[in-house]
Amino acid sequence: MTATIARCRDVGLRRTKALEELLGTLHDAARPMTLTELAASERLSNLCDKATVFRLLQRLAQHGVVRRLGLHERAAYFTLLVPDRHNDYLICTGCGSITAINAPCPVHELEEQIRRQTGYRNLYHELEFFGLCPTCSGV
Amino acid sequence: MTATIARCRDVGLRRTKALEELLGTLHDAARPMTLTELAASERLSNLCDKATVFRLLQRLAQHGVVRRLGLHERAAYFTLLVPDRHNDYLICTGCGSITAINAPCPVHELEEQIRRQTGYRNLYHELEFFGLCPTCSGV
DNA sequence: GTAATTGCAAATACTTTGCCACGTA
DNA sequence: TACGTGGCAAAGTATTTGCAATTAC
Repeated sequence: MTATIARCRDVGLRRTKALEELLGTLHDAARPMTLTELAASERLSNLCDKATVFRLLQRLAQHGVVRRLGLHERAAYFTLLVPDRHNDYLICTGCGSITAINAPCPVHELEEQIRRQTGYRNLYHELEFFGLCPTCSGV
Repeated sequence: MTATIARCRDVGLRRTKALEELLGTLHDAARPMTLTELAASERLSNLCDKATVFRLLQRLAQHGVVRRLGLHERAAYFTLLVPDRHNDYLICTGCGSITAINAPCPVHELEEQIRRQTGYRNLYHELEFFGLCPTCSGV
């Protein structure tokens, strides 16, 4: 968390209340959140405008502090990029719940191979599993 | 292709010109396409309305004939589900080009494990690699 | 004949931008 | 004080729906 704020300073972002609370919210949630969710969250809704959250997320993504994800919903999701924390998810197609997967990620090898064979730079991947959770499939 | 049309018939979809051309377009493209791309494509633009394409894609996705993907853009992507054809992609964050990856997918094992451990049903995954292609990183 | 399908237009959802005021370094 | 930030409101982009007309089965 302090490390994240330090990274923001290092890339030239000003330390504003909105920035701190946005990072704090993402950090505590430990799961991807949408712009709308974030802007409406307890810590941010009375603090700043949705446009501000949008522009903050944009800057943070630009500097690699957060990452923008697809995740199948109409809205984009944002997640904090924490070194050493890997981000694969299990998503219920019924209720939309998102669970982080702890298991060691099996695609690093393939990623290396792609890097070598294609010459792509700044490679990273996104891996999501979709399915019906026990609760939803029980209905 | 004929098999795909047969599947549509089997799930009760009526064989309309729009359906045939939509499937044909997706089949020939062999890559995910957006609703807007599809509706504006040569084979469909003069044949039917965008709303029709939208509703067709919706029904097809419901019946598992196509799959809706995120892929990071604002627009949703749709791809034909062909048995035995696997769908992992390499996407350039610069120009947006999408390449299908042929390599054997390394996550089946993890998928099995998740199925066993979580009780999720109808599990499938989405795997994408993002990076700058040689052309874009050369600029 | 009848229920699924379609077109057109209008509504919605989410994002993105313009412009001027403000606050941090 | 200078430039990055922020608020508010308006515009943009992609999707989604209502309803009457049409068409496949």
